[in-house]
Amino acid sequence: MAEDLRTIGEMCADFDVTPRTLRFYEAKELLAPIRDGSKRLFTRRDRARLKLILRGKRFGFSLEEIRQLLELYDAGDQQQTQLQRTYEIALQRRAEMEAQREELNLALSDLEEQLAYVESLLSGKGIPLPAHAAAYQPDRPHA
Amino acid sequence: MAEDLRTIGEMCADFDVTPRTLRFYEAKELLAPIRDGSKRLFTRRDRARLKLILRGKRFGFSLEEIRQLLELYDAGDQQQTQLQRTYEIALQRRAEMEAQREELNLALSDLEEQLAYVESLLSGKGIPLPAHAAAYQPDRPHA
DNA sequence: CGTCCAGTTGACGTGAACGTCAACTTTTCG
DNA sequence: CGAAAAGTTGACGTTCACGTCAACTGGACG
Repeated sequence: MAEDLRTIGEMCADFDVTPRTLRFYEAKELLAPIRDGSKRLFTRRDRARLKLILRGKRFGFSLEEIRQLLELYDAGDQQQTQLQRTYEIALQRRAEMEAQREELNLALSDLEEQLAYVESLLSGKGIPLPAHAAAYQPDRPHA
Repeated sequence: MAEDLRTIGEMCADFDVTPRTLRFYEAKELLAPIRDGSKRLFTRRDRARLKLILRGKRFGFSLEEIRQLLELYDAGDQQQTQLQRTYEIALQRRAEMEAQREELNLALSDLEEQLAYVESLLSGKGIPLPAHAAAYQPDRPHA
């Protein structure tokens, strides 16, 4: 099992990031590659974490937020109080993500609707603004 | 229907953003409030757009990407070629968002699993690292 | 041996997305 | 009427997430 280590170059190729990015993530304590002399060697754990980092970014999380999420995956070796704290952060994050899922579905519906509209435009039949109206619904009535 | 206009202050209260942010979005042509003298007045349309802007941000889209998406909602008054271009961008965006939905579900599963693990830790029964293993799955086997 | 090549550490630069502050002009209200 | 509140336009500052460049080091190879 000695050979599940990756050089920085291999990492960059595999994940489509630059060396700078990986070093940056290490500086921010998102990754913790081991060293062979001065060379970084990325473990299986680093790879799993990088995957989560990139995923988190796609959802608009900041690196700091992602770092806190990653802590969760290292929850094994923590004190009870810190563990409790981490747990609460995770609960909150889950709530956010579930809300986000709802929104994503909404956004996709909107987009579908607009696509249909634009398709109708492109196919000649110029329907004036029916889908438009749907996109501009009354939101909240303003207290 | 003269009174479905909002001042910048009302907008800030309703959407929890700062004036600076709204002016910034206007400068970037994401919003186009009308003017009463020098005062901005935000229309129903602006409100709908702002809602989409904030939503987009939560999914990690840049303001520029969001601007392109908003164009879709104004697709009525475009030239055929530009309309085609807009349409393709939208198709691509839809694909991205669907992929994102998949990932979000994956991420939520991971998180659920970790939550269960941390709960087991907190409730005393210290299971060593079973869920951990799940988080560190072999990803891609490295070409 | 020299010379690539991949890697390293600073250090400074950059674009995005605002924050902050100054200076000024209305609006509103007791 | 006059102060406070709300708005305006610059203009500069800041934070995040890296990009870029210089200068250096340690192996690999003909």
